[in-house]
Amino acid sequence: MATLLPDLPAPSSHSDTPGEDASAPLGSLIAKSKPRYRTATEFVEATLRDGILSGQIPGGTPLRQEDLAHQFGVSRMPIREALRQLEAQALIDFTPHKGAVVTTISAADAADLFTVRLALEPAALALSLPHLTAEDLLRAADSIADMDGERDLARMGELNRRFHMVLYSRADSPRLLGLVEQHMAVFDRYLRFELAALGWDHLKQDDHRALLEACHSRDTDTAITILTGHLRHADQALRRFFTNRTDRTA
Amino acid sequence: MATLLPDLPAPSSHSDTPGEDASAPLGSLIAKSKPRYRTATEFVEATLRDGILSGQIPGGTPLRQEDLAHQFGVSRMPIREALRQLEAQALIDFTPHKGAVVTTISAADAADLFTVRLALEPAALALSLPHLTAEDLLRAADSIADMDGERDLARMGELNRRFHMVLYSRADSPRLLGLVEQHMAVFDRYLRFELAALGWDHLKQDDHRALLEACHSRDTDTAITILTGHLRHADQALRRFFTNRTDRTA
DNA sequence: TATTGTTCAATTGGATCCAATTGAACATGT
DNA sequence: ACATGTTCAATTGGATCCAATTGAACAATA
Repeated sequence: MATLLPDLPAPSSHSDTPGEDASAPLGSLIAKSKPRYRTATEFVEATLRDGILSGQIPGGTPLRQEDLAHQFGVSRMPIREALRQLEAQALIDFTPHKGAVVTTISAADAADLFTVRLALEPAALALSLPHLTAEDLLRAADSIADMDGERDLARMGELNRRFHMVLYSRADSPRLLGLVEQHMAVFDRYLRFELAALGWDHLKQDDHRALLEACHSRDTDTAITILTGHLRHADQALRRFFTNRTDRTA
Repeated sequence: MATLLPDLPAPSSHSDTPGEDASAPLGSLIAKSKPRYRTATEFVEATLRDGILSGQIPGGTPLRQEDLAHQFGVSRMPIREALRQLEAQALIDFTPHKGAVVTTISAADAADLFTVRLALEPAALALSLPHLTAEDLLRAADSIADMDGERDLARMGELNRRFHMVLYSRADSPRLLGLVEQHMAVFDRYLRFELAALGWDHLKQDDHRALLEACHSRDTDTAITILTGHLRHADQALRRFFTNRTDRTA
């Protein structure tokens, strides 16, 4: 049965922005005492999604319902519901009577993803920048600082996402922010390739600091220019990396 | 049980771009002879989605699984799978143990939607325009012509979508095109309000013709300017319309 | 040999059953 | 009257069963 889930950690909550809802006095305690998932479907969906995005479940992997049911210790029903949601997120291909297969990543898809990010993120930044608060900029700076010396891939992706999302967060457009977050998460599938292409350390922290500085001085045009160049640079690095490989897919 | 589905027409295939795959000799015949949906889940999902987007199932409607199962003549299982997919498309809100409710539309959400469209569609147009063929422009012109005198709301939305999608279709970015199509479809929920605000006839055909002309002469900057103004104009008209109503939601 | 038909195990699609949760109505105590 | 338990019908979550489909191996025929 080829143990598909080596031992996936409990999926990161993906939304632990501490100090966000300080309105509830003992909210954090309750949050810890309560089980994280209220339904098996939620748990399966989050676990599989994290597994796919982190690369632990590579593209092309067939997801056999009965196998998953065994590994999760549930019946096939919550599996099926979870697979439907992953299908709607374009993380798996679902064919009637044939089953689900994890979508493959490729150089073409990476370029596609950057096309979308280049459409979404500058727009979000432009809308958000005028309304960023001092605390926002501090939190962004913290995220950058935490990235220095971080060697864990998943946490690196998380910190990078957080930095960008803080800068976008004041854009008053839930739909836009949702799309941005979703596509940044999908990009995690390419993160290890990007790190292999760009190297771990000086990755793009220069861009990050310059971007933060532009936000400080409320210079929207400069900020967008930096962000656009930032994304294009990663795009081109990834493109070069892929063209130097024989197996263009994963 | 309040018959929720007055008698929804068979969901429009949403992808009938005739002459697209003329590679297969008898492909069209086969496509007609084969049943349109290979699984009950597909049918339920498409029907409910069309019902929501067309406004026949208004926002706030609770979707009771057993009721739907009866009305569709199936068990609750395909209903549940379909609801999961609709949830992932943000067309319904799903709360554990409480059930599904159709998301409400509102002035704020309309503005949100335009924010996304303004980020996506100009980008798609810019990428696609250089690669548009003569046939593409003819098909776009046909769509415009068909819109003249069309008085059916659903078909009007369909034709409008087709016109825009043809212009975007040569953008080599499946993800971007998918997002554009999805959000144009969601906008159908606001179409009747837009028509009420702008009037049926001279709606925005001027913009359409000017946009087509700019595409003819490969003038990307002008085309984007027209498209952006086109979207902003609709946005503002809808905004005014909503602020003149007491009930801001539907 | 190449093609077509057939069988059959593996897998998914759908139906039905039972358990768990919710919320509203009601009851109880202060 | 108010707050707090308590019961119970409605509804969803999950498990198990059976039917339908697929595809691969095999058999039959020209």
